[in-house]
Amino acid sequence: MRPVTTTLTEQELEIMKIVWERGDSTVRDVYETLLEKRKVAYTTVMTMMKILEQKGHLKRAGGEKAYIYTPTKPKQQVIGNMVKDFIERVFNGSAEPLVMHLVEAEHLSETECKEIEKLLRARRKS
Amino acid sequence: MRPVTTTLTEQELEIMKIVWERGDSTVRDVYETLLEKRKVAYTTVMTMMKILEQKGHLKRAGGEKAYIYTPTKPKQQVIGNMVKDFIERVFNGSAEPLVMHLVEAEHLSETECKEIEKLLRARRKS
DNA sequence: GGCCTCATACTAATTAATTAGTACGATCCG
DNA sequence: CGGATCGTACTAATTAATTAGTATGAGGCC
Repeated sequence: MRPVTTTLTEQELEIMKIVWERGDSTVRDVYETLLEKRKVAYTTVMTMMKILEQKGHLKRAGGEKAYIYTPTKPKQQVIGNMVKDFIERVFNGSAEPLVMHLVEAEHLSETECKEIEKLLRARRKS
Repeated sequence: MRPVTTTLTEQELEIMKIVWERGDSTVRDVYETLLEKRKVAYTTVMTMMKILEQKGHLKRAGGEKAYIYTPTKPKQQVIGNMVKDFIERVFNGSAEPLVMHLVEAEHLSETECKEIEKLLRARRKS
């Protein structure tokens, strides 16, 4: 059995972001937050969240009225895994070419560059 | 009409990498290269390459015997777009948190860090 | 009690990705 | 010539993602 996929699809991630942000949430909570961004059906959100539960990203517990969903893993960890997967897939596992791309494509502002240099120096000393 | 997706799926990327590496290739060329890594049917590769052609990533021209496929866009550009999409999707468009992840998750070796610092300094001066 | 709202479960339609089989024409080789 | 090989087109099966409709039940409100 292959290790349960840790990578989230676009829509799944969208929902997870909301739950991480809000903390424990019902389907309705997420539904309403999501509605602010785009049109979507309540049952669609429910289905997605059920899938996220099956995939082990959310767990649910019966609240007073509706189920309450909670993230099982911290955002940092999941995003970190997505980054790792991406690097694996696109850059064969080596992170440096990715940074090269970022720097070269001017994705980073002046300030960000400085910030990163600071980070690097800090790490060097540890 | 939405802009033609520039992001490649896992298997599509795998094939594109081979074609970028080899340059102009027939289905058989790619098939054989791919076989070194994993079992796959000839027709599977053909189908994938046809799809890549439809998506505008490859163009084909009739060679002596078999069609010859050529990348339409340089690797740098396509990968660059994939990076951009990823940042958009995962980090809401801001690259810095990504680099943070990289540095913190120890994805980067000592040497790579130094390399990156050098890059940043170089950019700063430009 | 009966209806309205909300939540859930079940079903389902559509689309894309992935993988590969089959049929058929061209060509090459003995 | 006649089969073996190669390449292509067409077909198709499976799986996952995405979206949402329908049925049904529980609780409240009039």
